[in-house]
Amino acid sequence: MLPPAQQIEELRRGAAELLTEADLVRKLERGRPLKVKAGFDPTAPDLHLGHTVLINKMRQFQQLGHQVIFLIGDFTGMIGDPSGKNATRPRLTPDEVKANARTYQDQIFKILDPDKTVIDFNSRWFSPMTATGLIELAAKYTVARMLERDDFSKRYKSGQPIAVHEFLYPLVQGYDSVALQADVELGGTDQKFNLLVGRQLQPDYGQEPQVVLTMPLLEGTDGVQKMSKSLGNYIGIQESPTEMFGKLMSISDQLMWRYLELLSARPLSEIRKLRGSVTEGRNPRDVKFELAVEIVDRFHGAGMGIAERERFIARFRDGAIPENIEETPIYCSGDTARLANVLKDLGLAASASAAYRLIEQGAVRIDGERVESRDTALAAGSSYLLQAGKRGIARVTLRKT
RNA sequence: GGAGGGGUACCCAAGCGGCCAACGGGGGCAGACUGUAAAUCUGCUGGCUUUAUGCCUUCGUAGGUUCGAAUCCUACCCCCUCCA
Repeated sequence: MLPPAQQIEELRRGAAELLTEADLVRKLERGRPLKVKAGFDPTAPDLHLGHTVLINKMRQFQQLGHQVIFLIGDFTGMIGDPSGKNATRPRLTPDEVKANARTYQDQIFKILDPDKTVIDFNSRWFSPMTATGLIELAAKYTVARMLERDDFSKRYKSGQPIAVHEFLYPLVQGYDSVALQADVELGGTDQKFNLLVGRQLQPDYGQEPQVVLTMPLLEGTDGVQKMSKSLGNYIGIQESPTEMFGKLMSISDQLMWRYLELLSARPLSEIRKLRGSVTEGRNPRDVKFELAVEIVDRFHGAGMGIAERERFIARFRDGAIPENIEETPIYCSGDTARLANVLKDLGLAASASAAYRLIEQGAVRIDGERVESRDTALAAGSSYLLQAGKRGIARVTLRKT
């Protein structure tokens, strides 16, 4: 194992807060592998790059020789997240949880080492827990301390309701650390309070308090709000290489640096060099290429990134039409079909009305020629290359039924 | 248990008998400019068709009044605040 000071230098990278560094040093000095825990929601098996910020950090711990526990909060999921808007979450059956866990594995093992990763479920210790146990747990924490949590205190002061069971959420999560005897817990900055509850709970159960390491929440492709599926500003790690590359290229230059810091495996010194080169006049787009290549390689295999970059350059810089577009047959009853309807059938427009709007806005091209008239019709028996907007593209053949 | 406030399109939010497919903002989409970036400017933003001073569906749900309702009445559902 590396000396503690070196380990800490790596572990601090990109981290928002480390509580406390002195504790971590003490734990590392013992020279034994640490138990590092991070909790995940059982309902969201579709991971995006935002999630990987945390998983990258877990991998770092692994590479330094520590034991990583990927904890699926299947029990916690039943309580519902306090910040959540609607309390009525669908309750998952054990089978669904199992299926989700498998999906998780497929995804996280693109980053984590399967041989060094333990996957656990917090229902393992909570399902057998009795009401007595739960009350004992609840007795370890005071209302006043609960109210220190930012969103609780805000809601309390402004007269918004707080359901009693919401207080249980941090306690349950904190108890996970007790059950696992965690040395370190990782989480997003939004989890800070919950992580600290674990730290405070452990001594009550005769354990040394865990170290808390929080990671910033990654902004989504809009650069403002945190990446989330519901906001539609995410890049899913299961998306196609082309999609992933395109989305990464469309982030702002400013955001690119953030992504490099939190998502790239490059050393910080190299990122600093890249920044310097842009200051000296290098096109930031080229740096973005490097980021996109790296990320696509990670999730789709070495070499895929470069291939995507070539495709991207050909398509968008040189304005070429990709060759590998599948020919889609569209059937029409008469000798012609209205362009708007064809666009709708191809999925290039949400509805015929939307298609008309696109045409009127000059967003539609047939074989490269901009369409001027909304009444344009396509002849049966012919093939066309249709483009709608920047991304929509399709090759069609009209067939008479 | 009592009193009051509110549910409008993806989100926020006007409207409070006809001029409402519904102001405005956000978001989204498109065009121009570019590096498929950002910023900026412009347009669009329920659906259908024979693109029209056209038709259909939409303002929590179900009924009712009216020539005509998101707007008035009744019942119901949901959310919030205050008092107990």
